[in-house]
This record gives sequence, structure tokens and C-alpha cells, in this order.
Amino acid sequence: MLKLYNTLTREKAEFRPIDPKNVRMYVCGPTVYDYAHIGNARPVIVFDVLYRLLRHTYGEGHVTYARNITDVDDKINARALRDHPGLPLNEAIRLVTEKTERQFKEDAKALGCLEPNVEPRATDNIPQMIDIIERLVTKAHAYVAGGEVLFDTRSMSDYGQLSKRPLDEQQAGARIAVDAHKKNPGDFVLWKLSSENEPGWESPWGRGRPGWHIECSAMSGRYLGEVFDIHGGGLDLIFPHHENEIAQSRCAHGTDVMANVWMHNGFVQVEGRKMSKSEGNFVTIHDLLHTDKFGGRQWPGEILRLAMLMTHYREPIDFSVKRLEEAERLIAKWPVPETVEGKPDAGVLAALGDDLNTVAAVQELHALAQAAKADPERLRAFAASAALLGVVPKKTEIDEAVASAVDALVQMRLEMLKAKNFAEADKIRDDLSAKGIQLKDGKDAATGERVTTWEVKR
RNA sequence: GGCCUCGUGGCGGAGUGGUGACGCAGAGGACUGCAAAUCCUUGUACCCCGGUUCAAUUCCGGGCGAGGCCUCCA
Repeated sequence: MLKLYNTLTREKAEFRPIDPKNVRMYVCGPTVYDYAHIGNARPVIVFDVLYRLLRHTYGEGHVTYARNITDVDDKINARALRDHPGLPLNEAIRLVTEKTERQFKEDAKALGCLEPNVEPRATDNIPQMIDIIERLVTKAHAYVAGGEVLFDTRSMSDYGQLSKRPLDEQQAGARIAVDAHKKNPGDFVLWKLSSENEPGWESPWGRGRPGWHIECSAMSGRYLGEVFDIHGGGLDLIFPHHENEIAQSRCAHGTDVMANVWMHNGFVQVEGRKMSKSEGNFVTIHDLLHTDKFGGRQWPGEILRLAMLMTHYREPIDFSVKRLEEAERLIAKWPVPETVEGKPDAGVLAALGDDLNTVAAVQELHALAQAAKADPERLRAFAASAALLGVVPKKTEIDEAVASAVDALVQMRLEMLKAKNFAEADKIRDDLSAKGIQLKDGKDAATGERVTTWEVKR
């Protein structure tokens, strides 16, 4: 039983796929203009958990997950033209975005995310966008004016369903001046003509470039069909982006819905404040993973991931050093399974089935980890459950030579302890600790002898 | 001005019309040569003001506070 909160209806309801043999989900990915920040990381992680849960529920081969890469953007276009003037636009863009796109994929992998089934690029879908725009023009849902093709919001009787914004009551031009050529202030651009010195693609309306929203309509239609199951993204995308995607897709295809379930993750704050470049608290995933810009140290991907899952996806999350430390302490207490097989724990599944309650799932997992210490049988359920969340603790790789050297020192220390040579014994312990090796003393239950195990501090 | 979230103990975060979920941190204890690890015990809360009720953190109304969006920023 999987229940999901649907922004379209503002309620939690049981999820019923259109086709259980092929459950289809689309998530808005990043614009690869710059390195992805932790705000981008949230939907990537959250919907990865959903993807894993869907695969578990319907079977690995029965879920199609598409996450787009937006590589059409005026800043990217301009840079492509500037840096690679001789090349066709798509190729030039590819060169400009190569590095950030590759980085994004590496970031996602480091965060423990599975690769989506399709990661379409906007530049590979220009003809599909043009096709949708042509349909909209033919059906009189779009018009040409002032060098643009615009969507006519009045032509759609139920425009605004997702964001619940009545068109009349919006403050037109609250942020951006209304262009005079628009029939209505709410009309938005589908295609914009480029001037001589601006980059562009050929189209029936002349050389130009697509509006922002059209790419997702084109790519979701191409890879998932006219109507699909789940569409996800950040809360900030509800309006105008998703609203306009819905308008375009539904009007072009004549459907009642674009996707049945719309899911939105909450915002990310950093140390209690809105993240922005001007605030100076803009943190990229790459920074967290590979530099000491945040909290003076690097953070492994699984800690970032767990920290993210410790708050429900619809709630705002405050990303802080304290939170990361808590996640680290938690994961350090969990056992490292040798293999991942068997079935996930029912409690973890129930938690995730309740609108992806990862908070409860993590707590169940923690309880399972505690139980697994006493009862090794539970370790299998723990491992499978952790895998479902994508947070299986990993053994730090150490080579044989180091391991046997540590073993020898541990043995030496035990002998010194028998001789009550505490100073020398403690020195060994301290030296190892300084090198990141944690000794753990225990008692043999039968003999009462001291038994020492060790692990690499996580 | 409109629309939409949210407000629980030091922190994270459930939940319910009436017995203080849980985790982390803290405190105390056991263990230890001393620690660490482990185990046991433990404190502190429901933004404010009204209303409904035998009873409200939970329902209703009104405030206050935080955040987001209001058309080319994905």
C-alpha cells in the first residue's frame, strides 16, 4: 500500500499506477549552467527513494524514471555562441555544459542515487518542442505576436488547477513588467525569435529558442506518454513552471491530466537562512563532498543523503553542520552488512508507503540496527531496508597489510595490559586513535577475558 | 493585495480530545586500571489570545511569527 500526497488535489491518496507493468515518473532536473547546489540535491535524493520503492513494489523492470537535463538557457546559449562561434548550436552547448553535466551525474552518484532510466537533454528535443507548439497553434491555444509564440491562458478553461491561482486575482506584473503584445498578462512564451547575433534553432516561426516550460512537456511526452503517473520537483516549480507544463501538454494532447500525481519537495535552508549567493551561504554538492567549505571538513555522500532523509520531503529542511553530525553519529552506530539480500523490514516499508515518510523509516532502520546487534538474523532485514533507502553503511576499505599491522598492535596492547603496563598500552591506543582507528574493548562472555575489536572511525 | 506551506522539549521529528512516541545531544549509573564502545536510568514541549468541551497540544475563530510563489529563474 503506497499513499502519496498529491499537490493537484491537496490530499494523500492511495497510488494506483496507470499500468503496473510500467509505472512512469518524471522529475525536473537541474539546469547545467553551474554546479548543482544542495537545493538541487533534495529532489534528486527524495525521488530516488521513491524510485527504489516503486521498483521494489512493481518490480525493477516495471518502472520508468525520467529526469531531464536542462541545457537550453539564455546564459548557456550566449556562452556557447561566445566560446564556440563556428559550431552548430547543439554541439557548442554540449561543449559548454559538458563539465557541469558530468559533475551533476557524479554528485548524484555520490549521493547514492540510482541512474534514472532516461536523462533527456533539452537540446535533443527541439523538434519535439516545435511539434507541441505547432499543435497548440493549430488548436488556437497559442498565438504569434511580437516575435514570440505565446500560450493563450484564456483558451484553457481550467488553467491554474495545480497552483490554485485564479488568473484574475493575480497581481499582474508584480515582479516582471507585462509585455504589451500579450493578450493577457498570464500568457507565457513557447518560442522566442532570436535576433541576428543571438543563438537559435530553425522553426516554422523563424530562427529562435524555446520558452522555459516547453521542454518538460516535450520530454515527458516523448519518454513517458501523454499521460503518466508521477511528476515531481521542488515546491518552487509549482508556479509557473509546472502549471504551464500542464497547460501545454493537456491542451496539445487534449487530455484531462498530464500526470496523475504531482509531488513537490520543500525548500532547503542553510543554517537557518535562505540559501543564496548574495548571503554567501551558497553550497554546492561538490563543495560538501570534496572541500572543507562547510563545517571545515568534507562530508561523505551517504551522510548528506541520510541527513536529507531525516526530514520529511514536504517539510522545509534546515541544512546545518549539526544535522550532518547527527546523521554521521547515527550511521556510525549501524552495522556494516556483508551482503544485501532478503526482504526489507515491514515497518520500514510501511513508513515509506505513507507518503514517503523517510523520517519514520530511518527510525525503524535505527531500531533494526540495534536489534541486529543482539540477533544477527535481523541483519538481513536491516541490510535490505537500508538498501531501499540507499543508506547501506559501507566498510572503509583498508588493505591487508594495514589490517594485520593493526591486529599486531592490538595484540601487543593486550599483552601489555596483562603485564599492567598501562602507559605503553594507552600509548598504542592513543596512537591508533590519532590515525582514525577506534579500539573497542569488551569481555568474553564465557571466560571474562578482555576482547578487543577495532574499526575505522566513520 | 492574492495564493500556498509551516510554527511541538537544547536539536531533529511523530502523534493524539483525557495516560509526556521516538532518535540525537545532555545528566546519572553499571562496566573499566583510566577511557572509548556497550548496557541501564533520566529531565525538559506542544507560538499567543479567545471559543466549544467535564477535558484541548489536538476541534473552531482571531492574532503573531517564519518561508515560498504571483509569468521567461530552473
